[in-house]
Amino acid sequence: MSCEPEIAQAVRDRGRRLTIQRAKILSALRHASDHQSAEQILDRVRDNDPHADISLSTVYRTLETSTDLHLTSELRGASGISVYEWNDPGTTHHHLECRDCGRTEEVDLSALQLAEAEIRERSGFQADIRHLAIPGLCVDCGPDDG
Amino acid sequence: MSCEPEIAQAVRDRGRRLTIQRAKILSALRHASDHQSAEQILDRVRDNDPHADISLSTVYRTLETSTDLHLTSELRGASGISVYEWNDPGTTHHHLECRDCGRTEEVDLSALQLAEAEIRERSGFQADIRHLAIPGLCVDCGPDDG
DNA sequence: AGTGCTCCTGCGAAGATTCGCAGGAGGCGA
DNA sequence: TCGCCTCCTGCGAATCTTCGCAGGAGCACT
Repeated sequence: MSCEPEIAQAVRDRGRRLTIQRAKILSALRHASDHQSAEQILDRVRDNDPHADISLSTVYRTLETSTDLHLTSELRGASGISVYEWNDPGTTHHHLECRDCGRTEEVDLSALQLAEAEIRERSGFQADIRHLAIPGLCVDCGPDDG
Repeated sequence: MSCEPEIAQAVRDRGRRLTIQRAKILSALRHASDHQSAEQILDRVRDNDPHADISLSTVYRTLETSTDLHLTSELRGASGISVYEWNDPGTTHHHLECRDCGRTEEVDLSALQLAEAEIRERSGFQADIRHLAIPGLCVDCGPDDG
């Protein structure tokens, strides 16, 4: 697929090695329409290439690395299992997770840009607010509705 | 200790039962000076009362329940293990976690109150931004310094 | 293209957290 | 105070994630 050079570039630009495993794992996540668990990602890799023999450890390690590199994001929902998604560069969005029904929706939030500035001013900490999981109640589960 | 009636009240007010185990677990966390892992909390319970025979499952379940009830908060740091802390009612603070050295510091952030309003206006989602873990780089690990 | 230094991988085990079940106890109503 | 309903607990197993080690492979340099 045409985006694989992009992935390769992104990994190498950040001083990491591009291995077959990383390419396949990141490509699988890149082409997923929504967030995926480690196991789902491994299934996708195997669907794409039945010869691929990648261990689950490697999936976890790749996702940890690529999250450090801001290529992907990890979200740990209330379900207790972590899900991962591809970061489209330049875009930021946050996840609203309903603690009642468990569904998530996405929003862009300009107010959080202010928070970054406020944090830096106040304590010098260089916050990275690109991807937060925010708990709450969705419209359907809110108090006005039941 | 004098705050145990408070804890009892808080649990019962929310329609849950006050068991010996919950009282001891929440009291241990209430009196800890900083966040504690499930295992550390169990150790504290045993220190306070050597006769206490509480299982780790119960610690996890109690913390899950009390987090739902907003009595406590759960933070899952980069270390991969969850830590918990007591919520002082009426106060909100957020955690800045340095992805380099792993240390955390706490801040109050007025900008995040704006975010709650922005979210509700935009999507009707009733966000609950009282306790966020925000990644980034602390002053010591920032680019100006290293 | 060959070489070597590291980083990466696969495997298995360990660690952390959740789940299912059967028995026990809290709290409401009588 | 007594009884009952239900929620809660302890145990062990299952599940999810991380770790340690030995061998393999990417990439810079020649």
